[in-house]
Amino acid sequence: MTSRPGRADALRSPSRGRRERGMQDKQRRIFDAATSLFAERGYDAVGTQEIAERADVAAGTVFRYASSKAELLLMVYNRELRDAIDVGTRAAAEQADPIDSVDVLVQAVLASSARHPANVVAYQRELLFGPATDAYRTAGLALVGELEDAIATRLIAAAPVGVDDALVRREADRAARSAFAALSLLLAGPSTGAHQEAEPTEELRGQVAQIVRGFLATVTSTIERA
Amino acid sequence: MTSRPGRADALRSPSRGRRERGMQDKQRRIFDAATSLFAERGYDAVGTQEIAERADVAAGTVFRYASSKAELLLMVYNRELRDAIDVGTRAAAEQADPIDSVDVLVQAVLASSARHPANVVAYQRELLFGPATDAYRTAGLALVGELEDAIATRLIAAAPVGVDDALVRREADRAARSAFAALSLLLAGPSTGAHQEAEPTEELRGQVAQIVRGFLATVTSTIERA
DNA sequence: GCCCATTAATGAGCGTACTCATTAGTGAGT
DNA sequence: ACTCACTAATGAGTACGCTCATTAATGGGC
Repeated sequence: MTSRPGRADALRSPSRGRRERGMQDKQRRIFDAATSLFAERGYDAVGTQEIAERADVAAGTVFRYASSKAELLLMVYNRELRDAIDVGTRAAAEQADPIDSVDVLVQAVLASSARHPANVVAYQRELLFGPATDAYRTAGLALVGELEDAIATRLIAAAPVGVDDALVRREADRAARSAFAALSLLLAGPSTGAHQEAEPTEELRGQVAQIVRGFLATVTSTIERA
Repeated sequence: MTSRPGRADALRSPSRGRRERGMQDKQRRIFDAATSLFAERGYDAVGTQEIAERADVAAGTVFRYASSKAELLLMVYNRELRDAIDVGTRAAAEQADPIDSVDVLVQAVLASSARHPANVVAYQRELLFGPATDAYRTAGLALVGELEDAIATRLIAAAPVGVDDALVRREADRAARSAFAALSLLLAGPSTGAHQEAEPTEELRGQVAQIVRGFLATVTSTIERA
């Protein structure tokens, strides 16, 4: 417990050389193995043993780089979400109408589920319901926070002038959370009722339109009272 | 495959007597065992073996009455959701304002998570992400459909006259799904970002208020165009 | 070049949800 | 009362994610 100067501290020196490189390499191999296997056969059908074999490490080693199989999934798909948010944010900036703006943003994320729907459903599940301490889950939630911030930013830009900033911010954050919630349940797939929307894109746009109008109505109504 | 009259058909006669009664009894014992154990120690900490023991059946028998441990949870908590919806629907009918009406409805469901939050989180997870073929999950989704219908009904009642009924219905259903989505993510717990709302009740009301206003704004705007 | 504290890696073992071949029980037909 | 087709029940077995005591590798101090 007491920190005396010694060998342990020396290990934290700038060049840890071969050791660190070896670990980075294993990390990459495990990431690649998980990525390719999930893509080829789907999350459920892939075993951690298999991932270990393809990464050329022992079965137990996998769990030194990801605390669970679910964390492997989060590790892999966080990257997809990152890309989708970046693409969506850029596209959103080009839309003048706030409904269009928020819509293109969330549609970018929805579109990212096209390639491997089942994996994205599992990703959603683990992101929303995984253990609170998991590292990659935390990173994924940070991305969700970014997405919500991006949505809120677009909404704030569309709010009329002369409204209390704090109120606008609070309501924008709220609307952003609603929008993400709507997106989430759509990504979840055959979730609510016997709907199973034939066209989730349309449904999402419809929900976004309502939420944005609700935000505008809420912040606008306070002008009249002031 | 070919259906010839024979002994098998006779088994479907009205009084199957002792056999059927024995099964109903086991069903009840398993339900009670699962209910009490989940309440006492939480879903994660309870083993299916334990449930079998308390129900006084063999380990494998449990899986003849519920196809998985998750189905046991859905079986148990579907009843809670049923009650919450009933209570909420009655309370909603007494509210004149549509925001209040939808709010009390969803708050009733939110409140049902007070006793065993972790179990309700797990219930949400299985409800949204469980296997599509599971019987109790299907029943739970039907309850969600009921909840959404109840919300939509309140919204339709609040819509101005003179708007196309089909449009109102469609937008009401949409708003109901958004409201359920918001509720879901709130029930999911520490989900989105580093928020962890101190007061989920307030947050839910805020989101509902926006969604309802968005619905009203959407259906109202079409009057002007007509 | 050797020592050895420290940490990475290993893989056999474990716990638990779930399966399935076997056994027991039921009740309609005679 | 006996038969026997059928299904409910059983519990040892299986699959798989994950653990952890043990072993291997690393690199700073001397």
